Amino acid sequence: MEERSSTPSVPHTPSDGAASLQLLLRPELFKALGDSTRLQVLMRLITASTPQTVSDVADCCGVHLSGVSRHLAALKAAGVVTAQRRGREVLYCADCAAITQALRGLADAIDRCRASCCPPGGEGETPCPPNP
Amino acid sequence: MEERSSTPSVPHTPSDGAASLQLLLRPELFKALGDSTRLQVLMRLITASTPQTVSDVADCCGVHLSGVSRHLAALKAAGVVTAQRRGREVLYCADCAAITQALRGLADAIDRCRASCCPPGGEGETPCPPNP
DNA sequence: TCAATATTTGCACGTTTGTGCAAATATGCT
DNA sequence: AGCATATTTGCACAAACGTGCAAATATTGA
Repeated sequence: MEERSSTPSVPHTPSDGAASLQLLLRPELFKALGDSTRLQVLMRLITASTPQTVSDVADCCGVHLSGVSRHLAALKAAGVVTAQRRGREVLYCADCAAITQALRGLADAIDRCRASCCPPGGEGETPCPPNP
Repeated sequence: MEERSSTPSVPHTPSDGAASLQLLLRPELFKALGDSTRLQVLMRLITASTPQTVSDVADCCGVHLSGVSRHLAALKAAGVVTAQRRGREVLYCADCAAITQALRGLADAIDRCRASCCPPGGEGETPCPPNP
């Protein structure tokens, strides 16, 4: 078995592929991104070059201000958005680094898990057929 | 109401960075991954070195067989799982390549979008504070 | 054709979730 | 303090979702 010492996206890498994947495969992040309005909100924050207030975000999507506030809170709880109060408004920003890191970290974990679960010296076996 | 005329917070003309991100930021994939049972099912398929029947998967998670069948159908509809009938059983496999490609593609799109939205020659501006 | 095994689907039920409205809270300004 | 602006929160409600059970469908074997 080979030890992986290349540069993965996740800083700390447990040796067991399945165990580390288990830690990353949590529904919270996906739940947060699994709503179209919330994705619209996130899209706005990603494309904006400056922090956005709740009212700013509410202008772009056709939902009530209170709903946007809840969506932003959900995104913040999921760790994909940061918030900072400035005066009476709250500035929200997309934490793009956290998002991309989570996505790539998960992809890397799947690759590692696959490498450790399935023997790399692939015998002629074809476990999975291509998409129909 | 302040009118920010100098630097529009969000570009109304979506450069291809934002446009391609828009195409990838769809809730379907995240909806499929946003349930703990479904992630458990997917985890089983990823870690398994051979295709799994519905009954196989149902053994690992404490959910009724019919529920597992529905979850597998949802994962298949989301494009993260493939299915193939063999006799009277149906073999399910995780489409790891599709999953990792989707995750990395999304991360790349976010990076591209960020690079095109925010000027790379960053002025001293700090749009987003670090996490609290 | 009939029986056995494997999976899917129709139905009902309880829970979660997204939403709007109104009230409450937070902050700044005069 | 009082008022205006910005955001959050309690409440109610409809829609979506996950689940189990039972019936239906698919496929193989006798």
